[in-house]
Amino acid sequence: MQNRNPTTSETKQPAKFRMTRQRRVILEELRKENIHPTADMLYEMVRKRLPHISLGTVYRNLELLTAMGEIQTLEISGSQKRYDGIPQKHYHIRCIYCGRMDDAPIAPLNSLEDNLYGATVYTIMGHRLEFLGLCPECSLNETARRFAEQALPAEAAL
Amino acid sequence: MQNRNPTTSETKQPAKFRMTRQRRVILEELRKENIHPTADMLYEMVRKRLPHISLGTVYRNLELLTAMGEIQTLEISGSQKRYDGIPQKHYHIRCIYCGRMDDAPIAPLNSLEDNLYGATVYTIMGHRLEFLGLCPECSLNETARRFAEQALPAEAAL
DNA sequence: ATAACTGCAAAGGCTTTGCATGGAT
DNA sequence: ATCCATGCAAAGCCTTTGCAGTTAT
Repeated sequence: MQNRNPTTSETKQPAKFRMTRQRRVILEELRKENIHPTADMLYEMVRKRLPHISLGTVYRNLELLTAMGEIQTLEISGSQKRYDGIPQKHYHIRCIYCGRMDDAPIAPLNSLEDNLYGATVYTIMGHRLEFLGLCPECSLNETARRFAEQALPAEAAL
Repeated sequence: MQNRNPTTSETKQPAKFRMTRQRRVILEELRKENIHPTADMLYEMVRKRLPHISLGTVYRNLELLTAMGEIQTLEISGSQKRYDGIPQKHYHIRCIYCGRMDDAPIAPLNSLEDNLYGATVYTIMGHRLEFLGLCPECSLNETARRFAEQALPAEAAL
């Protein structure tokens, strides 16, 4: 009878956590717009409401909220982690020039894993899929387009 | 002695690369077995043949070889980058417990991006797909299985 | 001579952690 | 009183970079 199934549960007794003001504001800001911010972006957002919060607190709460299943930590590509206020599985699109991330407007393709059935020695338990391209703004930027053209042959390979 | 004196100085000479011993050994070790090592793993491998090589040289060559299109830098999940001696597009499978990575035995699914046509404001130019699971060794490890069970609901979401 | 390259070490960017304080039960 | 959470700063980890010396052309 462990709390081993972290879906979006509202069951708030299993672990002892306190919904502190910091934690609540972090969650609210993360869910306000789905911009998938980095920790420091979120820190700046939260700081407008809680000027004395520390970056360490932001990181600690992001880790805790992830463990609670309230949010997702996206460790996909690039150097910085991004955080997603929506805990349900979904794919993302990322602009390879400015880093903007949006949710991909398609449902998870669970059948993708069928392609590996019997073909691998691994026990497959999930997958990640991320689409890459240019966001609307960067699509209009000549420099960004040139960058993408030469970056993607290498970048797009997985 | 290639002196063309006049007019537009568009001297955009492609950089000259020297296949130094360090660079060659790095490439050889990376391609010897397709283990997708991290920089420090590769450093240790290379050090057995070139004991005085520096980690900085390994990083610099990995970056250069990537720019040359000889290898791939995988910025997928987790904290450390991994390097792939095969420059062609292909997917990967990763063990979420020990980090082992293998090539996925399926061809790139280019039609995946069709799902987004007309549904996004982005200019889609590529995608990444990574399968997650347990490698054969970790599949036999009870601790690893417990870890995967509780990690993947959060981890597998994208 | 020139430009590419290396080893070394320092610096950098992002994240985690130790510690003393503060707040809730 | 206890336990969790916070702010602050230091430490940690991985990667990049500055510099002076080295090597190939």
